[in-house]
Amino acid sequence: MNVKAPRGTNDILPPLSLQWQYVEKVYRDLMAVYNYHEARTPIFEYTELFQRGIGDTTDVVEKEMYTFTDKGGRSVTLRPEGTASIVRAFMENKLYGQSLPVKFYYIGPMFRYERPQAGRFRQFHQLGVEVFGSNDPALDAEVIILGINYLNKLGLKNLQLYINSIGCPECRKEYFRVFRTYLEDYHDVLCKDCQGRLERNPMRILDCKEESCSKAVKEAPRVLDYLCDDCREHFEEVKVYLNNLGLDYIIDPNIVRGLDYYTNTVFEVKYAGLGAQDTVLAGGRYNGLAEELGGKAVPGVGFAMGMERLMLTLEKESAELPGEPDLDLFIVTIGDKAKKAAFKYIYQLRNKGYISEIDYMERSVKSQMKAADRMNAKYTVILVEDELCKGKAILKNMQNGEQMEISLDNLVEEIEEYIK
RNA sequence: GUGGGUGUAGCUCAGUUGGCUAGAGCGCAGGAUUGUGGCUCCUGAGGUCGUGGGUUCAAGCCCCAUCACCCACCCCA
Repeated sequence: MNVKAPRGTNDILPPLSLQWQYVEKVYRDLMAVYNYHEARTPIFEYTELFQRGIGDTTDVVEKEMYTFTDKGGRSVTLRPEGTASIVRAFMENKLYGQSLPVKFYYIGPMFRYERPQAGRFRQFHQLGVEVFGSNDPALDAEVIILGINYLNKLGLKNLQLYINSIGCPECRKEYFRVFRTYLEDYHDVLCKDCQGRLERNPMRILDCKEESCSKAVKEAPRVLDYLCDDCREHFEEVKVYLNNLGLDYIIDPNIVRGLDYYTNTVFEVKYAGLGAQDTVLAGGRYNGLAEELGGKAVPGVGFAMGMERLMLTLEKESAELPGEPDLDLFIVTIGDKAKKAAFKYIYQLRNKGYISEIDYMERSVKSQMKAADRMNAKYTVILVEDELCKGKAILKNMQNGEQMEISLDNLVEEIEEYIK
């Protein structure tokens, strides 16, 4: 075996896959309660969608996309995130004509060409939501509480919510002017990346980890202090709704998010102890994205969370997760005729919903019992070829070791009686 | 893309200054119990020592390269 899974990809196998299914089910169930419904969009899109949506100057677009040319000569890209596609789908299907807001959720794989590390992979999975058509701060708060509500449902407690507002393009104009003026004195101190950002994307200097940059920025003016009246009011309202629910949060003026489409509210939910990649859930409002993609101006807000990080967090918290369920029963057979009969009975039992197994390895009785035990079978049925003619089989309770004779004629019914 | 660490059986890991047929525990298979699990005991299967070069009489061990994984940077979920 010399072919391995590509770097940064993972096989999700049992029992892990059962945990994934559980986590997804809790998600879907909660979404239904909040009246969010699933949107399934293509896993690849025309490259242009992400270039325009996420932003040409972002790291994701500049160096992390899986982009290739298809046989028709079109440039397509494996989606690096979910929002752009869903906005595209919303516009393309003219859903703005519906009663608003429209609430979606999604689950699926995303792709980014990066060096893997703890909590980060090249193919990873996100659970997300997107709400379109309203600028109501109540929706910002709803999306936040929905995310936290979900994480709590999974048993996570030690979470910290960080929020900020980065305003709209209007108030950012004034802010950028002040910010750039402030940074003029520090120009030479900034790292190369940030010197470039000064022109193209000044806000991202705020969350640069380079020591000289974070020093330079320490006393810098903050977006929060330059919000226009509407944006300030909007952020205040979001906070009112959060306070209303008694939700704890930290206002962190330095979270600005790495994707260009965010406006107003941005937030992150972190879990300490995950390592460097400690953001489990993140999102914000993106009122300009639809228009940026060439559609009408439709406001939106949403979040995304990383499945792999979520699973890491659940592990750290020792959250209760389901494993493979115990067997209801295992049919042990002695002899070929018994095996044939068992094959029929197990079909009937499975039809009734009992989780059941028989031996496929030509094992001895002892080994079949062992196998049954390994699978935590609650009962075993022992079918002996020589005794089929007597019309009897043995039913054994694996918990207390008791066994009894049951008749073959209505074997399934008799078993049902005892199993209940 | 950059830096550091690791790579020996299915899993977790030993392997002494390079020296004979590469080990343990767990797991798996069979048996002790000629038709019955969990405990115990016995036996067995299973290894290109990540891969490719090199040094050497001799390499799991030393050197180089490469790949993968882990961790961190950048960035992000």
